[in-house]
Amino acid sequence: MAATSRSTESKSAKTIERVYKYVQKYIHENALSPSVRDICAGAGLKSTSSVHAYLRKLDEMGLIEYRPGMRRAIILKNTEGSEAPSESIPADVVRLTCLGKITAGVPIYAHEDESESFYINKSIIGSNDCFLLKVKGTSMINAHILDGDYLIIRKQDSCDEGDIIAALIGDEATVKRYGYLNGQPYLFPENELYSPIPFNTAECKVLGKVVGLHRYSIS
Amino acid sequence: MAATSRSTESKSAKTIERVYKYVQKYIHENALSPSVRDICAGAGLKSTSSVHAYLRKLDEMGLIEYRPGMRRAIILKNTEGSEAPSESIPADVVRLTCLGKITAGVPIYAHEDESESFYINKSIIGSNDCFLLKVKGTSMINAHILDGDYLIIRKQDSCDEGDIIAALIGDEATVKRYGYLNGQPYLFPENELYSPIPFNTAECKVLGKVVGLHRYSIS
DNA sequence: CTCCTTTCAGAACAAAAGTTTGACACATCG
DNA sequence: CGATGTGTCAAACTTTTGTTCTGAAAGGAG
Repeated sequence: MAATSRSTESKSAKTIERVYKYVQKYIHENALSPSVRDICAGAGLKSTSSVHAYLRKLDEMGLIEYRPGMRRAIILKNTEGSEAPSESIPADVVRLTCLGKITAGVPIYAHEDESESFYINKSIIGSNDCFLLKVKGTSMINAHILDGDYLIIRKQDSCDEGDIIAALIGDEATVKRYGYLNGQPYLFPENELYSPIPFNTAECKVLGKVVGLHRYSIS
Repeated sequence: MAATSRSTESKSAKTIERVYKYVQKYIHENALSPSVRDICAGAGLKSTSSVHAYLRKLDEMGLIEYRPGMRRAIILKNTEGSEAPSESIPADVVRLTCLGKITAGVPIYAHEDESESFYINKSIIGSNDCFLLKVKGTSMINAHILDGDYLIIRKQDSCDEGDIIAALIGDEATVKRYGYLNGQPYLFPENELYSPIPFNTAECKVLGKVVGLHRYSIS
């Protein structure tokens, strides 16, 4: 009985470490768990039963998770570089930063505030080439775009009739609806208090189309 | 012939995306690849051969790696190298999932849809005990809340006059403005076509206050 | 040297999971 | 209307892989 504890710690320790190392290596390299027979070859053992015993021991030691019956189901339970960190941003989520404020009469500022950035699913906005602008003013109130809203703008050079777009008029940025009046292109505010602005290509430039809106001041 | 390209993209696209999503989800959750039969159950297919075909297609599309014969050997071949998308969610960002649709006359569904969840900064909404509801109907159009908008609701039992809240009337959920009429509490729609609803504590229950709004259908 | 314990090997077994086949439903096209 | 193709399903079939069993080699202890 006294000899039991000594031998289990001494002789097998080497092999068990080799097995563990190999499992680590395999998962690291192949991003999938090795089979028992893989480990046989990799750790220099010729018997599946031996490997089986070691895997069980490693499970008891808490180093791996070895679910009975499941194929290639070893997962490393280490604190280190495991394959599934608690939570990370899915690949289809993109972070947008607010570039500045947009209105009739205010130019775009380079991002003034770190805290004004949001995470948005790519699939929702259809592209990851987007940016954020904060609305100043009420010129689009009839389109239900309010002062303080954040607009998600998908970058594009042109637009269709009826699109709500962000545009540069001279060096001022605004959000308006694009349309035609008497065959001429105009930028229409959605507020009776403002007048349509002729869209002439010399001074005007389409920044992008409004594809989303975030509002955090509800009243 | 002309229709070929369309049909191959349309009908199977839904299912293949469902399969892909499930594989992603499974691997994320369990850190090991699902079996074909797992995917059957998870993606609503009843035949292993269908799944098999989809997996092959996904392999061809370069989205996954599917080695023939190997058990549980699907690995995601994401655009960004491996499993770790370098960037992780900052501590002050919380993920909200859409619980269902809210309107005059429709109960809350608890449908879990991957695509309908957003990441939002805690600091913006002031709390992490929030949830998401999708607006159905136009009863709050004068408050610039439209059909299809996603509302961020901060859970709370009571509210102040003037707050826009999500409330349960009987077993129907709606969003309305809370206020008083002749000393009695009412839920006010913001649309002339609807009438205020008396708020009696026997049938009505405050779910929470609307603190944010996301809109992805701009028109 | 014999007994005992530990460890490994080889084989056999059982179950899980990948693969294939054929059939049916449905739509599209000529 | 029939021909073709696609998507799905059900049921086999095959392979891989986890598990167990028995026995043999190795090394100490008495």
